[in-house]
Amino acid sequence: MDEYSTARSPVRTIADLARLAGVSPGTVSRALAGKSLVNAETRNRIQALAAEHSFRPNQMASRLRTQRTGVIGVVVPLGHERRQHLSDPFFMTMLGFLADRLTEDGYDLMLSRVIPDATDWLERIVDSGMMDGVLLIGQSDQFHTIERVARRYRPLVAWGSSNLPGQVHCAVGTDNIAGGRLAGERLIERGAKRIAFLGELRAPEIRQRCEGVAQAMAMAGIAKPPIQLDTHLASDIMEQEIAAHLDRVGGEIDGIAAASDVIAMTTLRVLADRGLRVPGDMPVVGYDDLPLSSSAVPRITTVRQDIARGANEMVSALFRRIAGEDAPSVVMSPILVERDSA
Amino acid sequence: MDEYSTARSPVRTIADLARLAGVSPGTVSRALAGKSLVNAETRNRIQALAAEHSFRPNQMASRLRTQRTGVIGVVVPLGHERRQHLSDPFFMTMLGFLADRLTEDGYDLMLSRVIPDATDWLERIVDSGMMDGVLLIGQSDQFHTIERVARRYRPLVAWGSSNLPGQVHCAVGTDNIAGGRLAGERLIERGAKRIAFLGELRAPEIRQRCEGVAQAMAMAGIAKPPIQLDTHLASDIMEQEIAAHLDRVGGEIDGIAAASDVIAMTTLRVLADRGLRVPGDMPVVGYDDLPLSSSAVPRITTVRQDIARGANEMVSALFRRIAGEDAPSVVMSPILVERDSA
DNA sequence: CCTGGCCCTGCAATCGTTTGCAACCGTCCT
DNA sequence: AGGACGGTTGCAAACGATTGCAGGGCCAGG
Repeated sequence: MDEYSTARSPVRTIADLARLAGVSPGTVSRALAGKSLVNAETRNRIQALAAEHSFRPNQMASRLRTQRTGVIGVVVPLGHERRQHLSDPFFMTMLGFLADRLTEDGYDLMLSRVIPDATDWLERIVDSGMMDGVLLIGQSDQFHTIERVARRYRPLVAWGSSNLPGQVHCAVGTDNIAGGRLAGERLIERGAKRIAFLGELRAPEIRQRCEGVAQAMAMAGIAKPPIQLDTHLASDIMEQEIAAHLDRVGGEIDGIAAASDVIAMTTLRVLADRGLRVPGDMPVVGYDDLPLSSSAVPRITTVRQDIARGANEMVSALFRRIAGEDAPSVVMSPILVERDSA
Repeated sequence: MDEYSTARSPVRTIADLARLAGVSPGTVSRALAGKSLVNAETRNRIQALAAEHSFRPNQMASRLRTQRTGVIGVVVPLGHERRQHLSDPFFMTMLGFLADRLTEDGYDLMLSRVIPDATDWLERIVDSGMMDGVLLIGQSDQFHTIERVARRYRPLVAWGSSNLPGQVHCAVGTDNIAGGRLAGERLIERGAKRIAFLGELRAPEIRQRCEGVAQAMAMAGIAKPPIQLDTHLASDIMEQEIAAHLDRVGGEIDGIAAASDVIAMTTLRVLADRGLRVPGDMPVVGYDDLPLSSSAVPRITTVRQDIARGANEMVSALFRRIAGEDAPSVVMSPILVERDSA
């Protein structure tokens, strides 16, 4: 009944436990680590004692000694967007999968939401000595910073594009140009000729998606490129932005490629306000295939990125790099998920 | 030749830097900490040298010595739900605000997504010696575990209910009974008499919301309590669950109180599939007031929890507790956000 | 010229765990 | 019986930064 009693726990260190067990600290350490060097009986006795006093070795000391932290940093660079960005469902879904996989492999996850105003934001993270490796969710507009650090710090893997000119850092992502092309082709099939791209181009992934749309249009013999309209991901102003865009150029377009599902969903909302029917009056295709895209009304046709697999690839690549091996970038193929919005 | 080309910095420790600067390690430590005990000129020289070699003191060592980690653990207990839960927008929004506030105050954030199968999951976290304090997002069905740990570990604050019988642990949350009542009253105003509550009751917050709905109905003189229908938050099965519920009891109800906005949004989707108009045929009210609730079609009438304020209150309470002061639970009042779904 | 006092700086212990090396014990072989 | 050997355990040196305390200059006052 008081197996968890707070009664007295004078046993804070491995030395306390050693005294109690009548052995040396070294032996306790080995016993708790389950090393075979200690006599099985001694080991069991010590482990039982540790359990009884609910003793856990001090991580800080252990990590200092072993030079291994067991912590992976997950960094979300917000770039220019100072608004609450972390709640973006894409990041969060990714984060969920990363957390799963890392936990499974015995690592802890340290989350940093960074606004890269100081130029050394990344070195400050990697040089803190607090983590065994770093995962970047998105490259934002920080290509050069990432490159600079990656050149000397191996255990670093980013989500995003891997074919940027001169890129040395390891990235996992989908082929955003192909994805954009899928979106463009779908809209064109639906009869669109004047396509708007909703998203802003500072992040390379987004830029490539827009490029893909342009390619699809060119291949279909449409002379004019897509109309690109800056749209932030910060959800509280996104709706107004989109509304403004549509009020301005709404008459000139007959199809919308959104840079993300969240943008697509908000666009649906704005279109509904204006009495436009989707896809009848205006087909819309999203990007990501987040859960929300299939429960929107209408269901969103979107370009699927396999986030679960992406997270796994990132972690695998990171582990290989931590182990000193080399791990190349990986680019996955997006597929079109055909639903009702286009 | 690579002794010339490789400008790799051999300055990894404070001792290296000390040698370079011609002073003792102690002085370097003091200089980097900006202590006034060191001569201003010496201090500047050392800081410049540190910057030049981009030296950062080893955190592990520092933390071991100072017994202060600068890390706050943010723990999401998943209870019975083994499915991908971390992507739940509510958690994520909360997490975003927590990350903002903690970063601002110079703390790092360690994220743990925990499935409480071992009974000592929480002690394993708080006793790891890795964090200065712990924030729990949600109590799940782990009331007793939280209580047990809270009795001896002070820097622990949970999001959720604070009026549970015998509760000693500090919690920040909204008045879920009042919130449920708001939802119920709204539905009743809209003419509903047979109200369904979509959500499952193992987490105390949710249970209280349902209770609030029941109270509202009782106060309006409706004899029968709400029809409670288990609905998980895991989004990939939620839609089927809701569809099954509606197919089974859809005819008997004329109003829906959802336990969360995500559930509400999915419900909208399912109702649309069945050709039911919202709010005309079936008013629906959500809970949380997440961004998505205002971009759904139709816009979701929902009970607002001020997540930003909640996050701040949690962190403030935690800091007070870390400082050794006492911090009571706080309960905030929810308000009804009137939109189009009810 | 001596001494007290004020700044700085260096010394060395400390945080708690891990681990290479050496010591020890009992057994078995020759 | 002596020595070798395998299996356990203890010893003490790390890991790298922090900090109380002591000591060394230097200046001013007596």
